[in-house]
Formats: sequence, structure tokens, C-alpha cells
Amino acid sequence: MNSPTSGSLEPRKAPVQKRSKATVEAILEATVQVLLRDGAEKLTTRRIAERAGVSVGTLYQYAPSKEALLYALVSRHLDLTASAVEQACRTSHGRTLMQCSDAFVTAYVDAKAADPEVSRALYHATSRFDMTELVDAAFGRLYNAAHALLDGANDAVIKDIDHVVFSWVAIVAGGTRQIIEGADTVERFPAFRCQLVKICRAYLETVRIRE
Amino acid sequence: MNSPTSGSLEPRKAPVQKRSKATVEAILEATVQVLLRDGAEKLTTRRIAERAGVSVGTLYQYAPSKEALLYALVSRHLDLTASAVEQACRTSHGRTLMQCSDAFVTAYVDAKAADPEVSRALYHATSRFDMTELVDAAFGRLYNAAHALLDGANDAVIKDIDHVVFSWVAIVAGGTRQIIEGADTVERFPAFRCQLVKICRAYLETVRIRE
Amino acid sequence: MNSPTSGSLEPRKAPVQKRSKATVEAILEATVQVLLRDGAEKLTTRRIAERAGVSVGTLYQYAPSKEALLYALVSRHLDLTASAVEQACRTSHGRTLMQCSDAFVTAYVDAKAADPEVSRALYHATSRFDMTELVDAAFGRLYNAAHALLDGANDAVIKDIDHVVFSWVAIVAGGTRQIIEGADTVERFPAFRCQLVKICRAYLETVRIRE
Amino acid sequence: MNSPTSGSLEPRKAPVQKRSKATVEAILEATVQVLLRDGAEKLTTRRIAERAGVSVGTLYQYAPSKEALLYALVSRHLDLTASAVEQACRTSHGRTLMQCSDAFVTAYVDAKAADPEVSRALYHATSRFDMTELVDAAFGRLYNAAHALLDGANDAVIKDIDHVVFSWVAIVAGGTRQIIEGADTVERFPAFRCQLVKICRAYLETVRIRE
DNA sequence: GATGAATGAGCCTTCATTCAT
DNA sequence: TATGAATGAAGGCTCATTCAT
Repeated sequence: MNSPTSGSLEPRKAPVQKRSKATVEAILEATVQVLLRDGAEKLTTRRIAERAGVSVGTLYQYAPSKEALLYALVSRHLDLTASAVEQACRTSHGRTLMQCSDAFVTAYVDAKAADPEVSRALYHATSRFDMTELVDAAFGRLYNAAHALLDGANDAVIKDIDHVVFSWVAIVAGGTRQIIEGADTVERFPAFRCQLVKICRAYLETVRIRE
Repeated sequence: MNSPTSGSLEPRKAPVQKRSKATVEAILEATVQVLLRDGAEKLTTRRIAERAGVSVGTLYQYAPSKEALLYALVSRHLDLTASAVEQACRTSHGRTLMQCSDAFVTAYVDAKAADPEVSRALYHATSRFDMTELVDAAFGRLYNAAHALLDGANDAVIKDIDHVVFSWVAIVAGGTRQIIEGADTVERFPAFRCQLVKICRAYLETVRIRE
Repeated sequence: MNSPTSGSLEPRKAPVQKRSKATVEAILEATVQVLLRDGAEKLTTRRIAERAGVSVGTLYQYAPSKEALLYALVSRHLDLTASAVEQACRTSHGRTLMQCSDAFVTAYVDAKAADPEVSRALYHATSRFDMTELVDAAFGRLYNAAHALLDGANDAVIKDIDHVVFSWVAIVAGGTRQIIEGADTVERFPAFRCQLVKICRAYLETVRIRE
Repeated sequence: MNSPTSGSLEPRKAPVQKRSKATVEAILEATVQVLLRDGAEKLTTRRIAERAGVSVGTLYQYAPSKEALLYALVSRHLDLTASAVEQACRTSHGRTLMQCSDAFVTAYVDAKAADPEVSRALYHATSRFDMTELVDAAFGRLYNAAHALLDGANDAVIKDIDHVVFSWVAIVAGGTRQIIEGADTVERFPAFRCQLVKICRAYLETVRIRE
């Protein structure tokens, strides 16, 4: 899932020791905090280090660059989401179309909603720093998972499956982002989740070929 | 629609004279150009002024800050979109639910797809510089338009209309953004548009109360 | 005489206006001053700007990098020296071997001794920042000039002229540098100059083939 | 030979134990290696320690600072050269002027040419970090040795001996440096050495008073 | 003694913004 | 009114040096 463009985006040293591990975690956590409180604009290495309670030097001992920090953070987050969705798809493989739909939607939404603040911060990071590759890779995984899932539904065949998958993922991911980045995230989320389930059921119902 | 955080985001002088107006236009246009060609990263006042064929000094005569430039640009873009959607909603007021759905969806999508590159650039700008208020205001308009539209459908009453509107707008706007910011915008767009129409029809169908 | 390695080492803007020209001059002069007073170690852009009485920003308006500053300075200095020597060689072309020797030696030494402080500063700069190309180019000019000069002497033919030129230039340039970088530059220089003249006469006398 | 400006430049602990001595040696050797391979630009304590196979902490146990390392290195190198020259002078004491000349020149040149790469690296180091005192001290020894040597020549008395010694040493040392720092060190060196011998003979011949 | 994680001063450079011409 | 030279705060990052383990 990694393919750095220039210069390493990999952590500089493996956090073998406990202390180090904690430091790395603190730095990543601080990055999110700063992103959240001060915005991507003010996300400076000094602020990150400060919030993490370490010096800039220490920060650079673990991350080769500011960009790499975001890269790591986003990579991890996307991986978590993709994994959760893949897992759900595997579990629901062979069930009914409606069950598949629900599984996919709730897995994705719940993954993003688990920590909406973090999700929001990383949405910011993603569009500020070019992370196209990371995002594309993650979406590739989602497409594959969704494709396999629909293919395996035990009570349906999907017409025009490629377009369906593409559009389905788009509205699930895009809709979710819309909510999370929006003004009143938390309160509205449960209702949206509920509606999104309906939307997807309704949609897939229309593109199925009953068997 | 404006409520700047600090300092005015309004143009410094009203472009009463023709020349002024042209200059303002050139500057805004240049801003988009730079955004498009060089990316948000390299969007500097010097570049903008250069591309616009004026000096930095002149630029600052018409815009109080770089941020204001983006603000104006995004504001205008969002306004265009919202207006297009409002127009479509007005036109389709009192028609069937399906007609309403199609009208809303296609109006929104087409507004964004008219110049996908510009849309993409402005998505970037939006998340780079905090423009929450602008975005929220625009969404407010969309919500209102959608609400009125559904309310006026001549063959349906919508259950739980607030949540429906909220979620509907979310997937339309979010899905569209997803596509536009994605890797292969242009090719995939028509197919997505087509599916999105289906998705919304199917959804609204399920939340209607037939009359 | 210029062949920058990476990134431009050329001045960023041509100093067309008087003010600009003065600024550029002040910056270059300041660079020498800092080099002299604080040493190459402490040659920072901030110090240079400070001493020049301008801001760092201004400094960077005229020089794309700190390295370029040194590059320009050294380039100019080497060019002055080489030009002076070439001129002297041209003037003495066709005279006696002893006259040629004297002309070359005094031209070189006097060029370097004109402002020993500056010469010293630039010796430092030269070995601190890689300016091999500049130095090599300048030496190339010296070799050529010396070669032509000896070739044109009206009362001698030189044995093994390549080696002679090479060694001759080496001791003239090297000896001069030694003195200038040494502890008591000023006092000792005249005596050295006088001896160097003798040295070179004696040497060339031994490698001549009388005609 | 040492009179540091601030802080001691002496090793922190006398390397009484064998292991210590070996460590010190490894560190110094590593310093040269890094200087040679990576250049003075990249001569960092971390790299030195790494190459020496010790930790930075250990490095600082034996050297009070990076500068001290270079100081020690240069000091040793200059001492070697000066010693070699002194030895040669002692050996040739009382011989003919020409023999004395040859002895001095070849001793110096050969000392520097023994490992031209190291010499070159240390020339760099010398002008990078202010080592005036070290260099001056070394030259003092050379002057004394040369003075005594000429004084003791069995077939000549030198006119104006102070100036002669000064200039003689200057061209020998300066010329040699010129070659070693130049582009094509190795190939040209033998020829230069040969010419330098001639130059010095010719020179001293002209300043002798035959007895 | 040895280690290497942590420190933080300080470096080079950019760029939004101002203001004298 | 237009210009663009000048400003200087601020950013990312390095590296000599220290000190708890």
C-alpha cells in the first residue's frame, strides 16, 4: 500500500523499544490533534512536536518528513477501513443481496464513524498533501471487495456490475465523507447511516436480476 | 453568505469601472489557472499576479488577501451550483417524484461536471483554506431546494422528509465529489451520472407514501 | 565560466535600477565582510543580510541561494585575476623571456594583492563550497595565457613547455595563496613578491633553450 | 602546539588502556574515511561514530567536540610533515646547497604526496575549521628547519636569508597544495615534483654568495 | 564504560503583504 | 493607480551535544 514518490516515507527507525513505541504513538496522535484543533494550515512540525511533548529533533528521529507523518497516519487509517470492509465482505459472502448490501455499508460507515474526529482530520490531510496513490489503492481494495461480494450473493445476479460497484462505492464513501466533514457530524450520523442502508438496498434491488 | 473570521474577505473596492471589473476578472481567472496548472501547493500571489498580467500591488488593490481570492472563487462556484439546482427545482416543482429526483440529481451533477477540472481545483481549495461557512451556506440552499422540491411533488408525500433530504443531498454531493476527485474523472462520469439517477429514484421510491 | 550544477546559480533579477544595483553590491560586499570577520563557518544568510542592511527576503530576491552568492563573488574575483593576467600576457607578448616572466608574476600577484582581505575571504569560500569548476576554468585561462606568453618570448624556446607552465603557475598561484592566507599577509607581501620574481626568472632561465 | 579558543581541544581522557587507544585510533581513522568518502560537508558526528563502529556517546568520551577531532587529525598530519622535513634537514645539514635544497623539497613534497587523498581532505578541513594556530606552528617549524639547513650549507652563504626562507617555504608548500587540491593530482604530481626541485635549485643558486 | 534517544539552537528558504516611487 | 522592491515571520529540517539507562 506504500509507494513513496521521492525520499523515504517510511519511519526512520523501527520502534523496537517500549519508550520509542510510545513516542511514535504520541507523535502520530499529536499530529491528529493538531490537525483537528488548528487545521491543516497550521500543521507545523513544531506544533506537532510540542503537542506530542517532544522536541522537533525527536520527531525527525521517527519520521523523515512531515509528509511522511501524514502518509503513515492516512495509510494506517485507510488500511483499517479497507480491512474492516474486506472482513465484512468475506463474512457475508454467499448471503442474500440485501444482507450483502447492509454488511458493506455498515462496515464502511462504522469504520469511518468509529472516530469521526480522526476521520475528519485525515480527510483534510488527504486533500492537502498529495496522497493519491494511497487513496487509489484503498479504493481499489474496496472495489474488489464489493465486486466479489455482489458476485457471491446467493439470490441475485447484478446487471452491469462494474458500473454498479463503482457508483455504489462512490456514494457510500462520498456520502460518508460529506457527513463527516459537515457541520453537525455526530448528531446526524446515525440517521444518515440508517438512510444509507435504505438507499443501497433500494439501489441494488433495482439492478439485480432475480434468480 | 460571507462571514470572514478576521479581516474582510470582501473585495477592497467595488469594481465600478469597467477596467476594474476586467482586472478583477483577470485575477480570479488567473487564480483558477494557477490552481489548475500548478496545484494548490504553488498557488502564490506572485504567480497569480503574473498570470493575470498585473503586479502584486495591483492584485492587492482588488483583493484584501490571497484567502479572499479563493473565497470569492469558491463562493461564486458554489453559488453557480446552488443556483442551477434551485432553478431546476423551481422548474420541476409540482411534477412527479421521479421527475423531481431526476431534475435535482442532473442539475447538481451537471453543474459540477461542466468544468470538472475547475471543480476539482476548488474542492482542493475548499479543504485547504477553511471555508466551512461558505460550504455550509451552499448546502443550506441545497437542503432548502430539495425540501421544497420533494414537498411539492404531485404524486407523493415523503416520510421523514428531513432525514431524507439530508441523506439524499449527502450522497449526491458526496458521490459527485468522489468521482471528480478520483483518478479517472472524465471517462467514468457519464456512467456514474446514470447510476446516480437510478439510485435516487430507487431511494425516493422507498420513502414515498403513495397518494 | 559558469556552469551551475543544479538549480540556477545566476542572479535572480538583473539589477537594472540604480537602487537594485546598489543593493546587489551591498549584499556581495557584506558577504565578503562576514566571510572575513566571522569566518566561513558563520557565513549565514541572516548575517549577510544584516551586514548588508537588508532583509533576508531582499537577499533572496537577488541571489537564488547562499551558494550562488559565493559563486558570483568567486567568479567575479577569478575573472578579474585571469583577465589581468591575460592582459599582461598580451602586452608582453614577443618580449624577452625575463620580461615575460616578470609580467606574468607581477600581474598575478598584484591582482591577488590588490585587496588581500577579499582574496583571503574568497580562498576560504572556495574551499568551503565546491567551486571546482570555477577554479578549474580560471586556471585553464592562466595556463593558456602562460603558455602563449612563453611561446612568444623573442629570445627563448622553452623545453618541455607543458610541465613548465603547469609548475610555474602552480608555484605562483600556490605561493601567493600561502602568503595571503598566512598570518602576516601585509607586511611580508612585498618581499615575497620580489623573491617570487627572482624565483621565476631563475627557473625559466634554466628551462630555456637560448636562441 | 595547541591553544584552543574555547573549550579544550585535547582528548578528554588519556588513552592509557589499550582498548581506549584502539578506540581513539578508530575514531580518528573513521574521521578521515568520512572526510574522504563523503566530503567535509557531510562530516557529521553520527557518521564518524558509525564508521568507527561506536556510538556517538563513546565518541564524545574520547573527543570533546567534532572540531577537536579535526584538530587532532590535522595536528598529527602537520606534525608528520614537519617531522619528516626536520629529519631530512638534520640529515642534510652541512652538505652542499643543492643537496640541501633537494632534501628539503623532496621531503616536503613526499610527505604530502604519501597519501594525497588524505592530504587533500585535511586541506579542506583546515580551511573549513579555523586552524590557523596549528598551521602557523607547523610553518614555524618549517621555517626554522629551512633556516638552519641553509645556514649550514657547506658551500654557500645565503643573502637575505629570512626572506629567502619565507619565500622558499611559501612556494614549496603553496605549490604542493595547489597540485594536491587541483583536478588531476596523481598524474601530474611526479612531473611537478621534478620541476619543483629545479625551481628551488635555480632560486637558491641566485641568492647564494659563493664561498 | 557504552549507548543512542532526546534536545533545541540555528540554518536556509519562501511568500503574503506593504509602501515609496 | 500601478508597480515591484523590500520586509520578516514562519516553516521544514539538521546535527553537535548531553545524559538517563
